[in-house]
Amino acid sequence: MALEGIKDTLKQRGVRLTRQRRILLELIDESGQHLDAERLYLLAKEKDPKLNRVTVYRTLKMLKEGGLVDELDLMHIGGDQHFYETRMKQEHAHIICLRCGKVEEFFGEPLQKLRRQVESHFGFQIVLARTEVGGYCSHCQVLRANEVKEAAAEQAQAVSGEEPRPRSHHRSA
Amino acid sequence: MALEGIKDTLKQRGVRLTRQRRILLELIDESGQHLDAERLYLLAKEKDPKLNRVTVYRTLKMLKEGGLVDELDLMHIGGDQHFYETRMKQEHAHIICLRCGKVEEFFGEPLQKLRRQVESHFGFQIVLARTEVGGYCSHCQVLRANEVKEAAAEQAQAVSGEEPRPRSHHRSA
DNA sequence: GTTAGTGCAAACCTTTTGCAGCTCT
DNA sequence: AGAGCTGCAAAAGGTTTGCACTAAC
Repeated sequence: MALEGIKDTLKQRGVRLTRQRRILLELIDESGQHLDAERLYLLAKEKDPKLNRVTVYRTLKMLKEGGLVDELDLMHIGGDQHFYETRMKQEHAHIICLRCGKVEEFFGEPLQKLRRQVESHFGFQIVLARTEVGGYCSHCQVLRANEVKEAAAEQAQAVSGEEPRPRSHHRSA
Repeated sequence: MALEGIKDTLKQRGVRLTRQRRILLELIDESGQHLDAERLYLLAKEKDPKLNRVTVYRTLKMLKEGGLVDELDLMHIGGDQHFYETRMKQEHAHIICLRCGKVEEFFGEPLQKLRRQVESHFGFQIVLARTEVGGYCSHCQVLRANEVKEAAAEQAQAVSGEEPRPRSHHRSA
């Protein structure tokens, strides 16, 4: 559990543990998911309706700059917001399905190897690293193929002067 | 040279090669750097003062969705804009110095290995992948150490009630 | 001649900032 | 007590959209 570790670190740094911060830290820690600022704000507001969106941003910024959480982009699925996760775990890549939005985590030695090679090759001092992989999960691959086929058929019909027939669209965050 | 390849691909897809697109493609291709939309816009405007910022965004979006350019975040150095590069090269990681902003590219088998492992481990169909590493380049490491030391000294002085003495700040995009 | 693409203005979304008042330690 | 933190309002930065006009094929 990363929560107590983070709280201790903050205390040591002389950062005040306010009610708002406690709420936010607990949410980030317990929700196994990757939350973005807005989502976190909405969840926090359930626990304290007065809590302001700005406080969420300020807290996230502080945690990020203090190296206590990592900021992710997740291939900009669902927009340009950022996602956050506590930094306690071992380094891992994020595997994002571009169709259903599911995010998997991948741990494996190529990541460590890459790290070591970058350090020695450039004499670089790594502070943070991020690997994101976008594509289609095993479940979505076949569905995706069908969608592409449908779209092509529609296209052909449209060109031939016919009315396109209704088609279902899919998406989820 | 990726330029001709991209132009051909666009032509095959029935995308019109307008004057604006030609300008933008040439800029993205020739500038070896990683440009963001604003920078690209400014450069393009030198060649055609009428060219609009919106056209830059629309062109980048089209190229990105068509898989012809890759979008990078470069660890959000200098803000939340995105950077672009043509997709012809071999897969590589971006190594970003958080102090001077220099971006290095790293090619190495860990990247391919990671790719293969993700594919086989999850049965995942990879569309695009991105690895970004932030830290301090060999040149900036010592400078950074000094800055941290100075900051600490200042901090100590401030606490002891003294006026902090002037200090030099550094930064570049 | 069509249809895709452009420019312009205005909207949008996410994130940051200034400042007065509140609260942790 | 008092520096640090919060809330509110407002702005900033980056990007997208609606619509009428233009240009590529």
